[in-house]
Amino acid sequence: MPELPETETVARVLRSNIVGHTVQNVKIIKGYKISPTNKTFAKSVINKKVVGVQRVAKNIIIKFENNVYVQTHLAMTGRLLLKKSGDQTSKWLKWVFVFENSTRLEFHDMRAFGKTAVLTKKEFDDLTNKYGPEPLDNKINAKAFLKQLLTKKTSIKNALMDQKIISGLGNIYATDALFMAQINPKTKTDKLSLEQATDLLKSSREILNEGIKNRGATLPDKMYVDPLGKSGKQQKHFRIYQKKECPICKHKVKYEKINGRGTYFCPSCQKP
DNA sequence: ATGTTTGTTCCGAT
DNA sequence: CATCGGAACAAACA
Repeated sequence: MPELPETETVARVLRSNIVGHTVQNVKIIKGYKISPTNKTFAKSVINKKVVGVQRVAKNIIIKFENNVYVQTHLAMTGRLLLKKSGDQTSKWLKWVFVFENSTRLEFHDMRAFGKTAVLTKKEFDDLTNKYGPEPLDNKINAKAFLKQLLTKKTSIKNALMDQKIISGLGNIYATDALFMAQINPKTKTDKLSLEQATDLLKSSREILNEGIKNRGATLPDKMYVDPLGKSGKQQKHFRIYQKKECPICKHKVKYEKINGRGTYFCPSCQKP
C-alpha cells in the first residue's frame, strides 16, 4: 500500500522512537529470507545503535552505527510496528528487533511482497541512485520532468508511477494528481505540453504534501497504519480515486484498468 | 467462484 | 539491444 506519504510517515514515527536505541536481539520467523542472508542481518545489527531513519523513494532506511543500513520496502501490505513488552503480535510477523529498553520493532507482511535487506554504504548509495528525483526536493523542474516524460512511449499514468522518472508516486496519488491537473491518464507522454508537465508536477507535490500532512491513506482493509498503529486520514480527501461522481462537474467517474492498475478519471474534466 | 487490492521484478514480444 | 506490457509473486475480502 504505502506510497511516498505513508512511507514518509512511517520513517518520521520511527525516527522519533528508535534513534539512539540499541538492538539487543533479533528474531526472524522461520522460512523468511532477508538479503543477503539472515545471518548477516542478525550479525549486522545486534548490539548496534540506531543513528538515523530516512525514506528513499518508498523504502524505509534504518541507519545503524558502523555504516550498516537496513532497507525495508513495505510493498503492498508491509507494516513496521512498534510494540511494548507484552503487546500481541500477528500471524504475518516476519522479523523483530528487540531494543535494550525491551520495546520491539516488528515487520509484518500479509502478502509477503515486501523485502528487507542489509546494505553497505555503497549499496545504499546505489539504491538511492537507481531512483529518479524525489518530487518534494525541488531537484526537478517542469522542463526536466517533461524531458524525461518525452523519452517514454507509454501513458502518462504509467510514466508517473515509473520510479525512475520521479520517485514516490503510486496508484492512488498518481490517479489524484492527474485529476487535479485535469490530464487524461491515457494521454501518451509524447503528447504532453510544458504547461501540462508544469501542472502535473505541481499537483503531484500538492497531493503528496497533503498526504503527508494527513499521515497517509488507510483503506477499509486497514492494512496501512503507522508504527504506533494509527490510521491515516488522506482517504477522506481522495479527489477521484474510488469516487463514483466527479467532484467538479458531477459526471459519472470512469473506472478503467491502465497497465493493469485500476484508474479513476472524469471523462469530462480529463478529456483525451 | 471470480475479481479486486496501495508495488516491483522478470520475461516474452516488439 | 532497448523498451513496453503483462504475468507473477500471495493472501484476504466482497
